[in-house]
Amino acid sequence: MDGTVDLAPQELRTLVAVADAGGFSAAAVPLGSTQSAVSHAMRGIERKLGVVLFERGRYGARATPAGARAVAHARRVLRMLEVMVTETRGPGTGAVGGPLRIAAFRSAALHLLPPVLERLTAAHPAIEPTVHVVREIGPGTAGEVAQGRADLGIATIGTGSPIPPELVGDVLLEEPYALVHPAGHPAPRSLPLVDWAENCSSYTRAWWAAQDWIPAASVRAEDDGAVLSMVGSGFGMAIMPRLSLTAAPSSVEVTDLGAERPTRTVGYVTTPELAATAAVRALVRELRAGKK
Amino acid sequence: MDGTVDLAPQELRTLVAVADAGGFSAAAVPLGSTQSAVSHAMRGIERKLGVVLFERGRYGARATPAGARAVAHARRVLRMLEVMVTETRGPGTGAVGGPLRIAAFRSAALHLLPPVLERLTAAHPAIEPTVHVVREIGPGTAGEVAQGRADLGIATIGTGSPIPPELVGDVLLEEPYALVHPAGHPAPRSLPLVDWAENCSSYTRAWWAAQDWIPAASVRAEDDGAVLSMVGSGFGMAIMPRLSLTAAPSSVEVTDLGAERPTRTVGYVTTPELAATAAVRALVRELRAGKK
DNA sequence: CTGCCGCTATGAGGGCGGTTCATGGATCCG
DNA sequence: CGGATCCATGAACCGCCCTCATAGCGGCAG
Repeated sequence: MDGTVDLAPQELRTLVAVADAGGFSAAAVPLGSTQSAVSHAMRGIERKLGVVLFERGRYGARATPAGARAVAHARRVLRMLEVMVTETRGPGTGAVGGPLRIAAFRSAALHLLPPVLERLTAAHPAIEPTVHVVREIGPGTAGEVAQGRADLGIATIGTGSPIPPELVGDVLLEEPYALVHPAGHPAPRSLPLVDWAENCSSYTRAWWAAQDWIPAASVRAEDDGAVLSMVGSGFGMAIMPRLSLTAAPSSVEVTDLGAERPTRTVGYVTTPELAATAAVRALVRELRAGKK
Repeated sequence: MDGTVDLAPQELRTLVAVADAGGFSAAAVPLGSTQSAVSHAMRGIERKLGVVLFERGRYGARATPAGARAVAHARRVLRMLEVMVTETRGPGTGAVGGPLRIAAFRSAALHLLPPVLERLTAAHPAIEPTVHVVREIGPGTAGEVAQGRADLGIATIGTGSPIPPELVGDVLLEEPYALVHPAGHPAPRSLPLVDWAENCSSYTRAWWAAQDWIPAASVRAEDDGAVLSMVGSGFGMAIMPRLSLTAAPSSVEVTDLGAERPTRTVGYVTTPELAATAAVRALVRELRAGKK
């Protein structure tokens, strides 16, 4: 039915833009083009591939399963082309540079990455890292990487969320959870437990099961920062990972949970093709250096 | 100096063709194009990248260091585009297919791969594997993979030849060397030692150093198959890895070298971006299944 | 030195593909 | 039903890439 199929970079960009914008008309704007061109291009792409990639309708365009795969691949190919350009220009050894897109959940972005990026940019001034804060729920940071929206993700890794088979990565650290409560409170265990959506309860469930007490009530907050501020205001107590407790205000008190405390595993994830690039490798090196 | 640089697939193919053919005129043939088109295209590519990629002369065209990097990247990007097409069409789960280029050294191609490919093609009839036999000297099979000429390589892995940092891979098996000599020969140790270029002596050097005898003479043969046939004809004896001794004729006798015998490590190597593809993962799974 | 024979470079012209413009068709909404 | 907002489609346009023809360059043989 076909020999060698050529998908031009412009076509790949169209694919991505349509997926991002959710429609042909909307996609034309960031492409600096017109709705008609997008429509023609998409027709051509679908004809070349022999697959329907988007369902069109009154609402716009939604990716079919095949379309979603195509978009994820398109993002990666476009990124590879970018990498090809920067690595062809740069003399290979020595200075590495170019953009580096990092996806991280909130506490990692705030407390784990800064020193790492400090060292990275000191060693390679030409690298331009951007950090994208992503909720670690659903596909999470690994999803961002798999979809080609980020070059590297800082993710929580566990039996419930292993490194996806089409990605590569490694463990960076295993951090303990600790009890945090208002400083000087006479009976912290009587306070309601504050939790937040991102906190994967699977890490702490086993620990709770072994305890001989359960919290009086449970409250939900937006993110770990909000939890910490609520605890600091005396509204409750919480079980939080150490990263979220870095730079905790003096109005809270942190107490270790002992030998049986729950822990969570933090690692990095990257797309296999980017693991080979100089910039990603430099970042991974610095991440590991901070492992200690 | 530039915004977003577009390198069309046709331009990438031109890049690769010139590198392979060693000149613009010669490259035009496989491209089904003309020398002029190649020249124009190359000028455009170099202008876009702002780098000279090939040194031209009356001999043809030789890649500069930047050119070599560009070509290696181009091969990979083209392969990714191919993968994108096949994986967009295929329903993801279930049938995987498409071409799968394997580079292997001789004994692996003859004795390690057949059963693996047997199982692979049985499980996935749509996969079309091709095996490329490569001398495991110099860059070897890993070089083929790094240059984008193969999707996966079977390589010997050791301290002298670790997995290159820009590639990924794993160890498959550690196989012992054994002494092989003409069947029924009264004094095999008096025969000359037959060796071949591909045999990395570093594996056996330590073992020889611990022996209290050295061979009377040393002869070189073309490859391990030739060595085996020479031994079978009574011309000498040899120290060979087990893979090379699979299906050895009855005219030779194999004797184990005991607990202190030398060994070599055999593994696979693949480009990071291909490690994510369904076809490569299926092959790796079968390779590991044969590990036992 | 000169004619010849490999290369690549370059300029002019033509064809094809992608873009635009204008318009039509479908669907939802008030 | 008119309006709004999508996508589809066809014709005209424009630019890019390719081809053809030719020039330039450097050896090599006589």
